[in-house]
Amino acid sequence: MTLTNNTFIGEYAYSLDSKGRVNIPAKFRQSLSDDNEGTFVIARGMDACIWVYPLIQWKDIESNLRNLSSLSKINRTFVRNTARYASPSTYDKQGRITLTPSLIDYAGLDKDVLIVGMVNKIEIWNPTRLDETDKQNLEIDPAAYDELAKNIII
Amino acid sequence: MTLTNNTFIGEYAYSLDSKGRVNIPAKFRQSLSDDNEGTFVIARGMDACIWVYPLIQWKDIESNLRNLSSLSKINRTFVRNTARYASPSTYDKQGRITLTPSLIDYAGLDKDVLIVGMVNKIEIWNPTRLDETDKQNLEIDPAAYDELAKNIII
DNA sequence: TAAGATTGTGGGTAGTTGTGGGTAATTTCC
DNA sequence: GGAAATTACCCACAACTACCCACAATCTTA
Repeated sequence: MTLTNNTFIGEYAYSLDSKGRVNIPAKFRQSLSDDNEGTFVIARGMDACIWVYPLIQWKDIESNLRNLSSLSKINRTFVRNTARYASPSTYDKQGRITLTPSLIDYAGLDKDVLIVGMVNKIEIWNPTRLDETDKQNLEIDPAAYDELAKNIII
Repeated sequence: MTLTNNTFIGEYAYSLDSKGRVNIPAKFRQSLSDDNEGTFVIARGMDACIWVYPLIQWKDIESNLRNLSSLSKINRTFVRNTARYASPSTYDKQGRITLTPSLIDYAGLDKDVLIVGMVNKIEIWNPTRLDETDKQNLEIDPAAYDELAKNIII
């Protein structure tokens, strides 16, 4: 059974090996459409985790970045912050992608990692950090949820 | 794996040798389309760094500059500042380009340099200067920045 | 339930990449 | 015009990466 293409849900506990490789869950790979050429783009997440985009998803972001004129300082800063930490990674015969040392450091990854499906992208977490983040988010503003409710039905 | 042609993302720490040569990351060279003939155009960046354009990208810029009327003072200044310090540089068999002393000086480059992919061009930084620039950019208008992020990153 | 296929994890190896330096060709300057 | 300085081209090597194979655990299927 396959869901929509390039759609990722669920949570998986895997390990990061000594060469900086993590497995991409088989279900996620199956969901990847062919035009991605087995390639993801890994980048800094807005939280303390790594974001993993299917290639074609990233190309969309890229073409938006391309249209920002470098005459404007805020544009330069934005493009730099976004592109700087991003890097393409094709999974190997065993289904693993290689993470960059810089991103491993940013996400504080150790041996155990948690892979989380975020619908259109994937997150890679240090499990401990995700717990902490969860706890902080319990104190989320109920008003913010009400605001969300206007935009989405579940 | 190949991303879009002439597209550069990621960050690389390299060194500038005694002859003023820096390596262009292998991934960047692979992304370069053949019509560039292995040639970049190096120029002053708007920040304290060197901008490196693929040749065909630069030709685009040139034709835009050509359309700026010299009747306007700001146009004249802009064209002059852009064209004046630009120079083509073809990478050698080892994948390095040679920087001009004037640009090395402008960017304050020392032995350690940081190469940053900026999607349609490449930046070469003194790592210390980039850190400083990052810090200054924290004072950028957060609302405007979020607005950019909201429209571009999914 | 048993056999086969798939999946996650570890490690070895050959090829690639980054870096330094040498030499010949070219340019500059007196 | 010839010496000095600069530039372009070549080779060498260490470090790293991509690719390959192996194997155990899990899931699938007959």
